[in-house]
Amino acid sequence: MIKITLKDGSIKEVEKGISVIELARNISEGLARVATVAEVNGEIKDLRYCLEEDASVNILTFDSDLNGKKAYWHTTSHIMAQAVKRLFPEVKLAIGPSIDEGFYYDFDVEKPFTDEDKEKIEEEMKKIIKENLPIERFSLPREEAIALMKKMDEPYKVELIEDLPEGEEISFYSQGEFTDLCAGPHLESTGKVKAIKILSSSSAYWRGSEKNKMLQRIYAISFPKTSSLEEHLKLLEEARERDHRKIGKELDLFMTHQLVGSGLPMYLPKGATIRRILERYIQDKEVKMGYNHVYTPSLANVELYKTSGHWDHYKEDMFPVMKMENEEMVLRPMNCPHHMLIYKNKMHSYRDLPIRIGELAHDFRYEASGNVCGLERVREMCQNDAHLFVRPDQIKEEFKKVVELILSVYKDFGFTDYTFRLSLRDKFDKEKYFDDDEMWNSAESQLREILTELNLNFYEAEGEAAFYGPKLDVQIKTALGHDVTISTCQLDFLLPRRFELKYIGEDGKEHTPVVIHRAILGTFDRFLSFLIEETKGAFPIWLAPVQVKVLPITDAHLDYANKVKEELEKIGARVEVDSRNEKIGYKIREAQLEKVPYMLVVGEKEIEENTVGVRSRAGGDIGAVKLQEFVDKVSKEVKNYTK
RNA sequence: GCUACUAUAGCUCAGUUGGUAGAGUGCUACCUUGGUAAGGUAGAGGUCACGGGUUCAAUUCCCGUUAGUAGCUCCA
Repeated sequence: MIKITLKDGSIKEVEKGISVIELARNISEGLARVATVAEVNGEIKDLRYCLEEDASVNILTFDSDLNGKKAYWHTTSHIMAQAVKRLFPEVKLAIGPSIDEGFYYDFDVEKPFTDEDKEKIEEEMKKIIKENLPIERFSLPREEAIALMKKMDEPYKVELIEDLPEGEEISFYSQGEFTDLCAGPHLESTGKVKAIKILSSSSAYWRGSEKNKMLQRIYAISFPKTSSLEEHLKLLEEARERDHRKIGKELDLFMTHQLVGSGLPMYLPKGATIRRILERYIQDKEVKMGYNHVYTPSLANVELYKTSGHWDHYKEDMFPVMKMENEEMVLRPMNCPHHMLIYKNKMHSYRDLPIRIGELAHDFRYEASGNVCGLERVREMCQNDAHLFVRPDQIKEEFKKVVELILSVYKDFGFTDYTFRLSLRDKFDKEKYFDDDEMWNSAESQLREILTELNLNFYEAEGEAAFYGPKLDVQIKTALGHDVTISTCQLDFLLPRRFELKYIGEDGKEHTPVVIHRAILGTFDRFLSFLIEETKGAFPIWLAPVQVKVLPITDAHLDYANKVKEELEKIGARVEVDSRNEKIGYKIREAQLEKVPYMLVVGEKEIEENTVGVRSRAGGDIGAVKLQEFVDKVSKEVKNYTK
């Protein structure tokens, strides 16, 4: 039995395994309006997933629960649909769910909404809120539901109802003249919504398939208080300020040019410095862990990818074939095949495994034009790639080591905002995923077991696996709100077969190794974009392109400034002298905006006392310190791979 | 790739209801030799992304290309 605490404090008991809709019917008519989110044994959960085990459930309301916002936003999405219907009666309604931050509604409309349209819609929404229309829920049998939607001339709703599974309750919500097919939950009336804001409009395919019609989507958000809305808009503004494309330009890290092409960024000296340090950092770490690095060409015969199977899956996204005299070449989209051949170059004993082949390898993918984004999504990338060739009995240990490496790297950078995703295949997609149920089931369950054993907090996602095997992906959210993969570790039983890889086992017979594909920093490009957004350009000192900037007060102090620079260069620091004929306040301002970790002001006083006037990026003016003392202090900071 | 929007000085942007353009900042020179987030003056810098079309005349209107932005789709 499940013990349910309702928002009014009353307690009810229900059978476990009950659906949310049954629950709503059995316990309280208003329940589905209250929340589909609840506190279960102390944890906040989506109610739909927590009715299967014995539990004590506390139904949460909007005020006490962040997730309760969903009911709130969902209600506002109906208000938006109602406003659109009032202003543009010919519009057909698609869907309008709540999302992580706000909600959207998709409309089928002849002409996309203009800014003026959106202003009018927002005004109309405010009117509907003022009208404080009560929200009524009712349900209909399937045929009657379809008839109602046909009568209302809402073809998308008819399609939705037709696709609902047999036996599912078909519920509607009404407010004033407006009725919409909806599972809920909703607030009691439109007047409960206070502050609203239309954020943006765009387009989206009906049911998320590019084969379908393109609909117009409006994103919006709402809050019970105006101040919360203002706070939210401020956060959005801050995220825009963190955008790596903006900071990358401001700090001279990278550039792009029309003549070079889309998705082909060029690293400027400062960005290249960071990248060089990142490359050394990760390779040093890998060497310590027994990786062997190789260099392989960025070009290959197209037959290589036909052998691996990549050609069938990804030829559309590869740069086109270059036909030469008697062969056809392509720019490589990934490195696995090259590394497979390196493994195959030699006969291996079971004693040789695991073999870890690593490479900082350039790959080329013709990303669709609309997908290209700064350093986040590019057409030529450099991967921090490696392939581990292991015996089946070594999978667990090697996988574990990779996860440890990932965790250690994230710790070095101080990253905490990431999630682990177990990426599984979509069982019904026989086209994308290699069709061998036994192989998949085994690989997926092994991977799940490893992650559970590692005590990793992960979520599962179907349809996110590679065509050859399941993956552990490390996901982060960019400043723009994109959910992207940084690190990945993949289990592959397929490619070793395709390339007929072998090792001689203890039994003297041939066996097929298992391959673990992994990338820790992912691509240097995307990693740098993440690093920029996480640090807002204030890189940890060991990565800062300029670690110390010496600021002479006047020209008369230039010699001493250069001497300070030399002393610091002896310990390997990256130092610049600002020798311009400018006032000290101006030089400080510029160095500060460049986010240089240490600024050293030098003038008469410092020369006399052989000191430097230290100012730190974060802490401001620190005061005079003996030059040698400062050099000693930073000698470790500038080189150590730590935050 | 799809839908929409955008492209003016190195950067951030204004402007022209069709008659070849302006600010701030940066850059250069000069003055200022200044002590912890912007000293002053002057100057240089633009085929108004590119290619067509309409027009007496196009940076402005139309079409295409390239590049960018938002979302969708895709992501080995």
